[in-house]
Amino acid sequence: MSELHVPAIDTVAIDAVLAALADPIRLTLVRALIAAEDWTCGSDVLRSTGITIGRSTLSHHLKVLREAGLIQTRVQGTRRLVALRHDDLTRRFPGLLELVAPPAAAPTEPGTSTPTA
Amino acid sequence: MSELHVPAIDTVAIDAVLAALADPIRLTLVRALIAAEDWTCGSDVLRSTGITIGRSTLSHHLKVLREAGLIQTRVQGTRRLVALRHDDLTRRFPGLLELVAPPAAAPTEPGTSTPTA
DNA sequence: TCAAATATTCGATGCGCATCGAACATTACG
DNA sequence: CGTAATGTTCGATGCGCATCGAATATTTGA
Repeated sequence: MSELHVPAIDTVAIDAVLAALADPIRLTLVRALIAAEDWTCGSDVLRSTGITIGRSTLSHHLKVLREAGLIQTRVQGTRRLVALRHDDLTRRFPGLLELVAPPAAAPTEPGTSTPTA
Repeated sequence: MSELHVPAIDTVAIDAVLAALADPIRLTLVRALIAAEDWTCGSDVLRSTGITIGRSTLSHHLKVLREAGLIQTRVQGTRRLVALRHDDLTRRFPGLLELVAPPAAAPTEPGTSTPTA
């Protein structure tokens, strides 16, 4: 079991983070990971969003997010477990995760509307 | 004198804001406007950044920023004065401006590292 | 009314990026 | 060792977007 390389959080620029979050699919993935709050299988977090894309495309987006410093990846058997770098991001960019967090983040109210533009 | 139309701040989605800030030139313009803190001539704020692009390109970027809810424009004679929607943005997206603010914006502490990639 | 200054709009162009499918890699399990 | 499962890499493709130049407003001032 090993960890895929990620940039040190101090070397991560907000410019790269914003560029990574510009893509709607990557933004959705990050939001799902914020909600997950723990290691998750990459393809599972994709399925949880309802988005349907090819495996290679998902792999590409996860790579972009990893190299942008947003997520980390752990190899477990034939699977890849991904997780948001929650602590690192909160320390380096306070307020960032709250900013991109799901707009209707009401855990006790699943029926709320999601005014995502 | 008139004001160009801007979207109501409540209708602005963070998704659109992030997409607008993904472009390096637009990000630079926003940072210059944060530093300006007041109405500024569009071409002046461009010159202050040192970026050299055509007039039409600048006009395009300002339009994107305006429609994304980040700036507002006032017509004064043959000029266009632009300003960041500072209060609106702070109210709707707390922490956003601090996040994208110039990395080395420490007036009293010039010794901090500037990890701009 | 004409000319100058400033900015927008329009059409075209080129590049970057998201996407896909196929081939390859890695690990688990029989 | 061979097969299945998962994921990455590679090459190609298509679209969106940033960019530019020319043409077009709009306002000012002589």
